[in-house]
Amino acid sequence: MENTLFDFMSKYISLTEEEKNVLLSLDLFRSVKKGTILLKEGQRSKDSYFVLKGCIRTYYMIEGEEKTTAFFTELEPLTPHCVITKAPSEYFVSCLEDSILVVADSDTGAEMNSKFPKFDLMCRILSEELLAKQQLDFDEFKTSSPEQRYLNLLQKRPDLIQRVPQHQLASFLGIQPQSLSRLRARISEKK
Amino acid sequence: MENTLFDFMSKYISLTEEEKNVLLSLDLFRSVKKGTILLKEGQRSKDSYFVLKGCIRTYYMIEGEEKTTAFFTELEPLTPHCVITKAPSEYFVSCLEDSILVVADSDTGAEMNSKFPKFDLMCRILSEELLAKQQLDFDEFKTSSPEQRYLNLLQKRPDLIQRVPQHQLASFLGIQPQSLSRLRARISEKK
DNA sequence: TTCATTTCTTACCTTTAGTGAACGAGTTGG
DNA sequence: CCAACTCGTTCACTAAAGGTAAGAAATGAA
Repeated sequence: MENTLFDFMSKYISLTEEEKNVLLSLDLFRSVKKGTILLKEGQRSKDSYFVLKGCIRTYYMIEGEEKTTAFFTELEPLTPHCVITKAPSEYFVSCLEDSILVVADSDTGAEMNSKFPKFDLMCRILSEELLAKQQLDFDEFKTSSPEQRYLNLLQKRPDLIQRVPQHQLASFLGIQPQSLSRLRARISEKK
Repeated sequence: MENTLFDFMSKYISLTEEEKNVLLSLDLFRSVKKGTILLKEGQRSKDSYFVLKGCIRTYYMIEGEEKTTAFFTELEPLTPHCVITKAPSEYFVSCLEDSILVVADSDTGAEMNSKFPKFDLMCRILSEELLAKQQLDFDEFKTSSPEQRYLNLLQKRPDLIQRVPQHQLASFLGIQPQSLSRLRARISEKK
C-alpha cells in the first residue's frame, strides 16, 4: 500500500528514507466504503485524493439527475475544482467501490511543498502531464460520435465498462442511458 | 507588450527588476502573421506559447478534414501535448489573426525554473488552475446538447463567435458546420 | 426468502444531427 | 475580367439521440 504510493512518486522524483517517513507520519491512507460521499455540492473542502485501489467518481446533480463526468481508478489523482478556487464545490465526489485512498489536505500539501521543493516539482510535472492528457481526451471526445466514444472506451479502458454501472457510463459518454443501451445493441448486431 | 506579460505574471508571483530584465534579455516576443502554422502534425517541438494579442488555434487533420478543438486568445497559454511527451505532435497549431506571442522553448523554461524557483511555483499554480478549469469545461461539454453549448459560448465567449470562422466554431462545438448553421437559424426563429 | 429499489432493456414517437448536393456571396490569383 | 476556391447557408434524406413509458433483470435489505 505505502509502496504503491512510493513507486508512483519515484517515477517523478527520488525519495530519501527520511522523506518517506515524513510522508508516513502524516497518516494519509484511508479505507473508504462503497457509496461514501467524499465531497458534496456546495461544500468547501481542501482535500485532494489519490486512488491506490478502487474507484471514485465525480458527478453533478442537474435537474434531479446524476450526471457522472469522470472516474478515477488505481494510480489516478483528483484535486477537485473547489480546492483550487476555494469556492463551494460544483459537484459531488463519491466512492464507487470499496477503496483505499490517499487523502491530503492542501495545507498539508503546501507545507510539504515548502519543506521539500522536490514535491513542488513533482506536482508541477504531474499537473502538466494531466493537463496535456486531458486536452487529448477532450479533443477525442469532440471529434467522435457517441458510438465511436464507446468503442474507444472499450479499447482504452475495458475495465471501466465492467466495473461501472451503465447509466453512469452513459453520462460519462455524454448521452442518455437508453441511448447507450441502444448503441450497444446496434454494435452487437453488426458483428 | 512587456507590461502585459509582467502584469499577468504578477498575479502569481512578484517579480524583481532583475528578473524582469533576465526575461526581457531572452527576447521571447514574436509578431506572427495570420495563417502562419506554428506547429505541424508529426513535428517535434519544444515551444510553448502565450498569447499577448490575437488568436491561435489547435486542429487535427482527420480524413482530410480540419477539426478545430481549441482557441487561445489574450492572456491564454498553450503548451502543446508533444512538448510534454517529447513525441511527434498529434495536431497542428496555427495563427488565426495577426498576433503577438511569447514563445518559450522548454529548455529555456527549465533553465529559468531552476534559476528562479519562483517560476516553478508559478508554473505549478498555473497548471493546476488550467487543469481544474478545463475539467469544468469538459464537464459542461459532456452535460450539454450542441444547442446549449452554442448558447453557453454566446454567453461566455461572445468574442470568439465574432472573430472565428463558423466551420471552425462548429468542430469546436463538436458538430458539423451545417448543423451549426441550422441551429443558429432555429435559435433566431424562437426569438 | 421476499419485497422494494435500482438498473437495464425495449418500444414508440419526436427532435436533432449527419450526409451529400446545390446555391450564392465573397476572395484570390492568373 | 474570369475561373477557381472558400465559406456559409439551405434542402432533402437518413441515421441517431432524446423523451416517455413499460417491463424484465439484478441487487440489496429486512
